[in-house]
Amino acid sequence: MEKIIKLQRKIAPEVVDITIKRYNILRNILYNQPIGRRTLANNLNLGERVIRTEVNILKKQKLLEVKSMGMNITEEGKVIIKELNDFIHSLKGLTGLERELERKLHIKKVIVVPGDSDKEGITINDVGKRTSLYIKNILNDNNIIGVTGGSTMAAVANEMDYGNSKKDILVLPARGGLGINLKTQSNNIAATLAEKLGGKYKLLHMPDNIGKEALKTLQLIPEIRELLQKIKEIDILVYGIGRSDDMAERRNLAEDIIDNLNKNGAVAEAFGYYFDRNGNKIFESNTVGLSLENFKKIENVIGVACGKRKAEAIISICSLREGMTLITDEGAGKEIIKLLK
Amino acid sequence: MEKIIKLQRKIAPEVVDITIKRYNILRNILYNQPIGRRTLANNLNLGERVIRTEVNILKKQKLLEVKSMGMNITEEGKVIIKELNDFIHSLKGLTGLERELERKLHIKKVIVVPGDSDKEGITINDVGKRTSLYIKNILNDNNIIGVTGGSTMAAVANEMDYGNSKKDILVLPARGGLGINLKTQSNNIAATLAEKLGGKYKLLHMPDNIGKEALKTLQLIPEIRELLQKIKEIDILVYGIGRSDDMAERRNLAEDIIDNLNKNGAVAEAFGYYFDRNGNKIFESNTVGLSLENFKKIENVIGVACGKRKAEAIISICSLREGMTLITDEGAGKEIIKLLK
DNA sequence: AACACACGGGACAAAAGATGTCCCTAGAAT
DNA sequence: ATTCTAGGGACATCTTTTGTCCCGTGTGTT
Repeated sequence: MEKIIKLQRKIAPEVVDITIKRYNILRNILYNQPIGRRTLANNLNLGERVIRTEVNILKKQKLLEVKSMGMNITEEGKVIIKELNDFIHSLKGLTGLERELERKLHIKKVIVVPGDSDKEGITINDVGKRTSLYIKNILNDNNIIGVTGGSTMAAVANEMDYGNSKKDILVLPARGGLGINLKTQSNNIAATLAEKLGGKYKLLHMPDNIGKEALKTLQLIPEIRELLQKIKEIDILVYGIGRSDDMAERRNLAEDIIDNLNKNGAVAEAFGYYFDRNGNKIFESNTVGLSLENFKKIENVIGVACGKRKAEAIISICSLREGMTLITDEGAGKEIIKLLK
Repeated sequence: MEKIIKLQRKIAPEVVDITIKRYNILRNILYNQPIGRRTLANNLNLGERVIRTEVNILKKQKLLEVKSMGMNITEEGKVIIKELNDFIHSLKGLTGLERELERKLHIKKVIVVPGDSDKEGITINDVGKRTSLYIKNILNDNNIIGVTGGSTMAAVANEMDYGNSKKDILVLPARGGLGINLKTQSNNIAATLAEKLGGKYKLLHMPDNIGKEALKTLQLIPEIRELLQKIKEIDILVYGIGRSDDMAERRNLAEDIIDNLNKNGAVAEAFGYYFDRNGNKIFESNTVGLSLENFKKIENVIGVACGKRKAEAIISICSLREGMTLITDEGAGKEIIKLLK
């Protein structure tokens, strides 16, 4: 495969652009179907007329259908899109990018999905899909999976397929709940994931920004104590990586705390901790669950983050431990390389 | 490989044309270098300006160099052309064509080389090259190779590489000499081939259109008798397939014989015999060497012919025996399919 | 040494193709 | 019934591709 792509690149370099453009169009239609020309043109930042000529070609190839309601991908088109995944991956040279990131970030494994979530919203779905596949691959009987919240993690749960051959899976939220959006809360994600994997789950009902005293009281409740104990036994941790400024805002942190974060150069957030560029802990949310020491001992640690904006945060988090896996997108991946040059 | 090509064809059908066009340009330059724009444009039946844009792209890709003397393929370009061979083969779906021809012609093996010798002169070189490779592959120690004359067979000898691991190879002209052009005489071809394969050769000096009496006298000469005996022991026969009208003209056959050929529907010629469409013998040259009965007993029989015009002749010859191998070009191959529909 | 010749590159008009823009009618949703 | 958004048609505009001619130059020949 790599050889053919090398050949194609040499003798007909335009091919790469054409193929990627069409792939993006197809994929975008698939995720939003039925969709009209103009909406699609907006999504992809292409002219309406451009879309039209491309769509005509793809229609002729029977990869999509045009109805009065909008455009739909045909069954054949779906198959082609699926088969194109690997091809696009190679075409964009993402395998090389992955190896380079592994070297520069000093971590075990990096998976890069084509696209940039900041530019095209659907990329986050691909990242979720890829992560869910990866989880399934490393899963074993009796594993305890820890998950965090966030929109990326929600995509992971969303994209997970039903069914799984492994037994007695337990999914836990790694830290106390946060945020307003129900869909992106770790409790919700844990439940969805457990359901799809045919396993069990437990919930951790714990508000953000709780006082220290109240925290201690809560920890005395038997169910919570038990859950906190289980969290220490997590085998596979899947967590979203966030920008510290985004998270501070979303969590409505107090002015003085935000000032403190800024003063100390915080760039990243993960499972309730804030870190500077070099992975030094700057601040910790007042909530319970997975501790930093705990994090460093978990066998399988999978960080998920996508979008160019997250590059710096990813660099920070990856310096926390060597054995981790990073699943990200092309936009973030390329930006990381740029920053580390 | 086939899968990637299928994908490419679906999502970006233009790619096939672009790639083939560039490949043809590269190959044509390689065979004729140094060559100028205008000559090249003529060779390929493309506009001068088209060549120019394509050449610019290929120049940018460092596949060719432009000097005041004309254009040259770079070392990298040569490598790419070589690697492209298989790719183009698949791209044009020639593997499928080969299998189809095997079925329709009822013969053991068909090899189809891209291009049409009638349109592009260089294709005959590719056919020669491919045939020479095939010969090398099936060659064994102590083999006796029989060859005929003709421009296609000359290309085979020309394109054969030097060096060969097999011992005691003997190359013989299969039939008495013919024609005026020294380069395309079977004697010459046998000698060239033997030299390149590190083997020995014998020559058969025998004029065309000799009287029957004179023929008998000649056969009594010891060297000739010995050679005729050896011809019966040929292990591998490589022979050109011709159109009966072409050959009649080239051999300057008498009017009445030509009339006879026409009357009986002769279409093909091979090793001095003329056949109608169904492979029935119509006429036999007055010369010595390989007989038709002999031909049917030889283990490896390789017919070589290229160009759309030869399609009917090929069909005729292929009906002579089942176990033969045909090496031809795309032009002839596609025409054969058309005729047999 | 002088010549004719074929080379690449520049220039430019003509043709073809891609793109932006707007309007229209049909069908879905409300 | 109405409103909204869909695809398709039409057309001007811009870009790219293509055909054509010329020019200076280096090459091979005489």
